[in-house]
Amino acid sequence: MDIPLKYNALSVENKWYDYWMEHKYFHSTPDDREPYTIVIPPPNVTGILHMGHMLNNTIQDVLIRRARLLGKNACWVPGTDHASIATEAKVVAKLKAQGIDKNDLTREEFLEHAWEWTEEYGGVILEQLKKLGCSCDWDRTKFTMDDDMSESVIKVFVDLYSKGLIYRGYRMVNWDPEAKTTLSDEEVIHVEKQGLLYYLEYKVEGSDEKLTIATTRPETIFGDTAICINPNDERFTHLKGKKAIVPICGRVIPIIEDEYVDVEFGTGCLKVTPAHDENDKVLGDKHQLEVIDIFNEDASLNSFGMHYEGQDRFVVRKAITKELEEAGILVKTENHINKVGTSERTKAVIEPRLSDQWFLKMEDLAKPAIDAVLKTGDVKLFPKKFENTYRHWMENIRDWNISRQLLWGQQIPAYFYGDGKEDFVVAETIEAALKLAQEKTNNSALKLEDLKQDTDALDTWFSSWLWPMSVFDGIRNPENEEIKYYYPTNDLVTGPDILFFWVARMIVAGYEYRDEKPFENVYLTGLVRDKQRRKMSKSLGNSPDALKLIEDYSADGVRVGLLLSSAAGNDLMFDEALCQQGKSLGNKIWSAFYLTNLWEVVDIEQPQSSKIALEWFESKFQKVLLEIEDHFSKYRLSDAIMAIYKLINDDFASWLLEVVKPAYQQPIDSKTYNAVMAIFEDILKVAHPFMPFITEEIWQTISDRTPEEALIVSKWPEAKPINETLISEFEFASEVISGVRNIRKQKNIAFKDAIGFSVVNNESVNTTFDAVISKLGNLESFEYVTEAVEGALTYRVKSNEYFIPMEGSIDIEAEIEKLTEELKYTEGFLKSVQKKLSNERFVAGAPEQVVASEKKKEADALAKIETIKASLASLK
RNA sequence: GGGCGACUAGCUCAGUUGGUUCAGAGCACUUGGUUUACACCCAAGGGGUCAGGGGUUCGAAUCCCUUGUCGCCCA
Repeated sequence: MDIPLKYNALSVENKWYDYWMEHKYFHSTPDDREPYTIVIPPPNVTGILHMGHMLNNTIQDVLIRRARLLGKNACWVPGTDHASIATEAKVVAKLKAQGIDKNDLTREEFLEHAWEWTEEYGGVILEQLKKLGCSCDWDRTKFTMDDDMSESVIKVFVDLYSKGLIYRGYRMVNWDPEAKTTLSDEEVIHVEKQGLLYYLEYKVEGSDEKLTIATTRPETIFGDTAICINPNDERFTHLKGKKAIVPICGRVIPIIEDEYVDVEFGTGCLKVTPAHDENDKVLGDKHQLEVIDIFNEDASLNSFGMHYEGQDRFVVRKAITKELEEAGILVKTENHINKVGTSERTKAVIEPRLSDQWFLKMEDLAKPAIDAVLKTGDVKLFPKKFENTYRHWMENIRDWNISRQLLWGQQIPAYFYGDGKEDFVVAETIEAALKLAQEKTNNSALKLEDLKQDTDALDTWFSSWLWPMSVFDGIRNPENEEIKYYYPTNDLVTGPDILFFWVARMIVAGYEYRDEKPFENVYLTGLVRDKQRRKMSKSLGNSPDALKLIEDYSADGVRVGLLLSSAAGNDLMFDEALCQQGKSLGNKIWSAFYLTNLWEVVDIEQPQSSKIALEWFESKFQKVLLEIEDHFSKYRLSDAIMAIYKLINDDFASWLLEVVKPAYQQPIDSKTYNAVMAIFEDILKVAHPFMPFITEEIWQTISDRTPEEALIVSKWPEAKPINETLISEFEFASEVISGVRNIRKQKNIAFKDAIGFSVVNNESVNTTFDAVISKLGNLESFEYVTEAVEGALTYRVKSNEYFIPMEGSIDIEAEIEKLTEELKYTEGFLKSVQKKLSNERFVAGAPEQVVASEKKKEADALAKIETIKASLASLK
């Protein structure tokens, strides 16, 4: 074989991805095998690949490839999300750039633009996932706005409505004045902002007295409909029952009493604006106050704002502050830090606003989902610490506002036949709606044209909460073969930031619609941060270009780099150096392969050193295999890849290959060669989920394989018995070798110069690895002696003493000093062990094996002390 | 303000119900090496009062209390 010394990742990776696609290894259909299913957290259809996606999808691919090797029917369903608000915002911006105003378009026209956009950019991210090596079943690619997916969403809406769980309510919602839509509580991010607390004087009606209130939002005085004081606040007792006059607009409002008011905060007097603050709304309802909405939908003031009509709320805040100050109404201002709600998407400051919205009652729906995670353990979260967060949220769950004032999404299937708030019916189609409306109104003359569909769209999460079911058509067609085979899915891999948005709601939907969990395990990844712990973001420009990384370090290298430092749930401090480490590992494997390929294989006798080293490696491999299984079972993928890393770098390359490697231009015996190649193949198998490309390349180069024999569909290595004795004997031998290397280094003896070697075998160590020690130490002899060798350098492993004869003078003083120090140390150690053993409470209280191990330590130390003393005596 | 979690080597992290090795790994670092697979390499080595204080115990990185710092979620 002619193999390049340098591994060319780019062409190799493209070649094998095409090969895998061509042979449909990623495609799954139900059969007799055990299914293993993952549904992708669908990325935004117009999104591009960022580090979070890379991490997420690498993990999923590792899991799915491993399941495939374990002989399961692995199915990874890919797809994208229509991401209503984000996508609509992008489309609006694009139209704006072309001089088109969204409001000038009809619904149909706008949606046409949106679909155009989706088709142009949609799926770019999926193409990028292919570069990463993701083995998704691309034939199953879904989009949350596909016809069948939308039908499922509508069906669920109608069903929940008919169960009385969806209702329409006039509520205070989070209004995003920029996107002109409501947001769910989860889409609002509270940020601390430095603001001012304004002290304003209101006149008390019918007297010269004034009262002072403190507010952070002076522009909302136009919406004031009461002043509230605490009934226990003696400062204001005399104001009870009186009325106050709102500055500028002169409205007369009542002074009400409620214990809600915090006597300590501000002045103890609170202005009440029920239309623009949630707490004020509660007060307003309680005291039957008038509700005055002073804003337009873009948060500019309406006619209640008088001469400020049409101006933005923040402009008005400044202007009115000036006006109030000039009128002597503004007493003072204070610095004040408060938390302001902002839109996750547009960053606009949220305006609490009252409007008609659709809500889903969550309390009862949440119950099975709470039990599944916290009681029965049907759904397991990794890491477990998120259970607390989950509990906290689920037990305080609020009704879900599912309507959005957007066009891009599933339109709410409610049809109005009149102007009244209750003049509507809910149905899957307009025809069905007409029938219902006719029945409800007892008016058979109603026509399709008389029905007007609600203009709102559904929250995006109202479609993605069905994802694990709807991708298998489990909503429309609950008894179909696919949903029965693939559902519940096995693992879900996603970020903790959408634990509530998405994960919790999928669990809710799963129990409601299939009476079954949607997945068994949830692996929550951490956020990807940069070296300075900053979150990776476009605005900071600290997010590396994903595709560039793959170009620089290969997909395999990037995958390993990402996984090396990503324990579940921990944030990942991303550093390109990790990708370099991944790339180096690939290089190591390649170079090892290159070496094996250089060898001339002939039928000669197998050296003893090779024979025993191979036996040792087979046990070592089995031991690491068990470790890897254990790490996988706990979703500790970074530990799993580290175990593989060490297996390849240390055990395989540094030890095994060094032992079996024939001398320069010498041939290798066929027995050893075949065993090494068998081992190599097993290593390729366990590394394949992490580094799919380079492993497949080597696998296919080792010998010609049919498509059925490709590595991607091969079998994970079988577990075999482990010879622990061999492993510990080898460990001892490696310490002996390190001793030789140490002395070579200290005395500047080149490796090519063979040296003599003797041992006093106090430990009665087996001779099993003597040949290995001879080879790796380049020993010219290996003698067993009973007494110290004179004129030799020495070192000890446990109580065994090793001698390397040296020509010329040995610095006896230095040797004595070294030995004395070692003696002192060992004696100190012995003392501490004996102290422990002489403590009766320790001997009585500690478990037997702990006491036994302490006794062994004592014996070892005693034996070692004796050797050192003997050596010292011989030197003196 | 309420809740949750963290603090272990220069960095990123392991350390399972307190007890095998006077605290482990990888990277980084130091020293030596063009040994003909790999300098994206090999070998050897240094480095930690386990955030501070107190307690329980024969024994604490691990359990309890407390102080400090940081992060996340909710109000």
